[in-house]
Amino acid sequence: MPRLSTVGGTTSSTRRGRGTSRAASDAAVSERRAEILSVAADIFARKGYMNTTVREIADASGILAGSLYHHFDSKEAMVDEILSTFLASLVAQYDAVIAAADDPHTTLRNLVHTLFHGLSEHRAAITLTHNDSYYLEQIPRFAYLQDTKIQVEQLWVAELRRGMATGAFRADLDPALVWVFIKGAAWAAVQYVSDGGSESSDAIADTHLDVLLHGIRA
Amino acid sequence: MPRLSTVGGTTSSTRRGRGTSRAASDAAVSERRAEILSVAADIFARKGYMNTTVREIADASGILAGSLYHHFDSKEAMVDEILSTFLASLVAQYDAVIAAADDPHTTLRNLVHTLFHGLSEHRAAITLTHNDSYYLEQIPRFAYLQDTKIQVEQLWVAELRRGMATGAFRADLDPALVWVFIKGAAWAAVQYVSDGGSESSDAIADTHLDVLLHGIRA
Amino acid sequence: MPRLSTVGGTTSSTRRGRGTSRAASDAAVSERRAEILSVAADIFARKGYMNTTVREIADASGILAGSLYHHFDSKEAMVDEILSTFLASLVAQYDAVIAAADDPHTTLRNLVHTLFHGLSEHRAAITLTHNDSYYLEQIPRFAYLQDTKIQVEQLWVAELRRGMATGAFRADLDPALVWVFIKGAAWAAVQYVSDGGSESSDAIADTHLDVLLHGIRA
Amino acid sequence: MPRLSTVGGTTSSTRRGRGTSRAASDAAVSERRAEILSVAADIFARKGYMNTTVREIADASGILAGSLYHHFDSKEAMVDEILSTFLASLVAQYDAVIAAADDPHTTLRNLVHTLFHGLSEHRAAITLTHNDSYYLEQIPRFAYLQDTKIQVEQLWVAELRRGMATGAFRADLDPALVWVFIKGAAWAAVQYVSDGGSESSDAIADTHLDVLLHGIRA
DNA sequence: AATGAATGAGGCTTCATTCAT
DNA sequence: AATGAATGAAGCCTCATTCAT
Repeated sequence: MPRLSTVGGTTSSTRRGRGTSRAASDAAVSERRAEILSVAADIFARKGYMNTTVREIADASGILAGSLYHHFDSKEAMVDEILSTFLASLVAQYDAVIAAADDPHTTLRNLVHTLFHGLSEHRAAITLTHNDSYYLEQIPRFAYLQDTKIQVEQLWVAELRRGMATGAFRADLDPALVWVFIKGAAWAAVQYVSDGGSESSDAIADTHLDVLLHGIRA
Repeated sequence: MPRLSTVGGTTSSTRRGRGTSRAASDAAVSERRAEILSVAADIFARKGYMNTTVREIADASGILAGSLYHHFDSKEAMVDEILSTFLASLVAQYDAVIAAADDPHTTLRNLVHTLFHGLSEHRAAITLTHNDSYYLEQIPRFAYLQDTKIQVEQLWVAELRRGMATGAFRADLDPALVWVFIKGAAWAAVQYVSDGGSESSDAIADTHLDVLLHGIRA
Repeated sequence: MPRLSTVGGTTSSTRRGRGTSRAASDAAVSERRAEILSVAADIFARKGYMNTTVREIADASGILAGSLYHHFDSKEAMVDEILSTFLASLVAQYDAVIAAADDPHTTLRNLVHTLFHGLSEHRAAITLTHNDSYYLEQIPRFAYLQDTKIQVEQLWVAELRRGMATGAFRADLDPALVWVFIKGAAWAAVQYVSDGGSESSDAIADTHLDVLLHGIRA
Repeated sequence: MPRLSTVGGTTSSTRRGRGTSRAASDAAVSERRAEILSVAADIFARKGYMNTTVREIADASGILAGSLYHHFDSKEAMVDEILSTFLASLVAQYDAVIAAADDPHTTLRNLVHTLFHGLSEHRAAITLTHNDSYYLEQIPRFAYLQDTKIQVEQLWVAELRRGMATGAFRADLDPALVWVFIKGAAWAAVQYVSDGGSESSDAIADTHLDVLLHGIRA
């Protein structure tokens, strides 16, 4: 039962800040940064990292391109913060599900819900990891993307294997492949939802769980 | 039973065809174009359309960037040809499967195989439609991407609905959502395979069909 | 016997002096300014005027870049103050040496010592006048750099000429060229010393005087 | 008697060229590059590396800034080529002088002439090494600047030491310091000449040699 | 069919400076 | 006296594309 370690990314703080200290001011600082970061995440998700210009982010944030650098070291630092924040959160949620040590069916259900929930809450980050991973993974700074992907895969595979061992799931399937199917379906579903599909992420997660467990045959 | 119409894209021919006419030379011309196009498709798939420079394509083709313009009007024209060729072929295959008018289970099986087969044979084109569709779809020239996507979805949904009507498949599922799951899983599986997974596209298609029909519950 | 006139530069005082008047606070003000100026001089000397950012100066001074503008009108104003202060002091010392009206050998000795002493005490300012003079001299504000350079040259040439006339020095040399040699050697020696050479500026000045007067031939 | 090794810098060739082969075409290529490089060297020398913009170089070369990158990889690559070419040439000349193994006085004479000649022929490169060395030496690519400086110093010191041992030169002087004086004087003299001084570099070299050997005392 | 030089637009980033607080 | 957010100009570099040869 793998317990996931911390996800990378640089520590977030205002650029070159030498510790202004008060919580209140930190919050204020965070607000502006968070705003910009949220705007950036949206655009990154829609257009991809490389296809997004810092000027687009700046325009959407109501400032000039150069002013972004008051808050962030670089465009790269922005994605870094977006991705590492999301992945850390996802990993923490998975950890909690695994730590609960329920029976395989319950755990699977919780994992699927975590997956769908994470996907819809952090659509931007997820889209990024899917569409730009090839580019980003080449950059040393983003090595943690690969690492986390592997950790998550191992967690799912281990859990599926446990279900097979206890007789909860069919034992004739390659758990790695099953995880691939689940992941792919979940990802497609999120795009479907955000394109105007009507159902909530929970409802879709349940439907997916249903199909996954019982199949579509009558 | 929708029959798919022709897929867009510009007619392919050497750039300034001044009526050179000879079959032998045309063949030579075509070979060079096809070579370059294949190289381009690979790079586009790996790095995305926007992140691929014409110089990368030229370098990999052994010529200078400027010389590409002897064969193609623009970078856009290259993707266009890649995508329209692939989609036309995919659509034709789907058409044939539907035209056979087999029972729902057989037709589903054939559709899934067509899907997986197409994905693995045209990984480059498929990757492009997934990763760069947002950007490309904004360009009028590529309106057919959306069109084809909708046509394919309608074809799958119609077929699933037929299976539900005939009692072959469960009637309590949203066929559009099921198609989304299938599509997503297939796409993820292709990436998995190309990352070094061992099984062939047919074997994976069968596994997917199995999971799709019967679920993973023991 | 030229007597040097006052060296330029803007009058130094806190930026928007609204007539605050108190001696105690003025002293405090001066201290802070002097501190910052000293820090700035060091960095300017090390990296050159253009290559030094106001943020580097601010960082090294423990404040933010914007806060520098409470003390100085501009980056230019900082160099101006550094350079004009140094040049005024150098010129005053030279004036004193000339005014003493000793015999040529003694005067030469004193000039060389003044030169070496000034160089090592004000390494920052000197480095600036050497490395960034081209850029600075184009700015009207820094016209005094040229003026002072010419004045100093004339003072040296006049003194050398006097020594030649009185028979103290060889009469077959171009005094302007001799001054160039002296200046260049002195400047190089200062860099040598600051790079870790062991001897003091006085000792080096004496060695230089020795070589200058007697040559290196056995 | 140190023999100097090759000076660094990247091999020069048109950017990303895949070997066009013919000498004639190479010469043509070299012409354009050499032209631009010469223009760049002049501006670098006048304004310093950091204070020179690529647009200034481009403007002076009659092309757009971006077009420079057809010939050179970067602004850095330009200085690199300028500096390494000059230093290689200087080092080769020094080597030849040392290899001749003449008596100390003759060798000193030849070294001084080589120094002054090099300085005036390659004023641009020399100015660069003096004014921007602090900045450039921090860049790994330019580590050879330090190396060459040390090699040259060792060569001079060794030669001076030899002259002291054989009784040609005074033995009571620090040869390293003497070299510093020579270097500084030579450098200042070159600036003096290029500022409109009338004498040729050879004449100045002779004058310097005279002063260096015999001093200025009557 | 290809080269090599050039264009022009645009991308990321830096930096001196301003200003409300 | 200092902060922190923002400006606007400029800097280096990339890239799709054109064109004479």
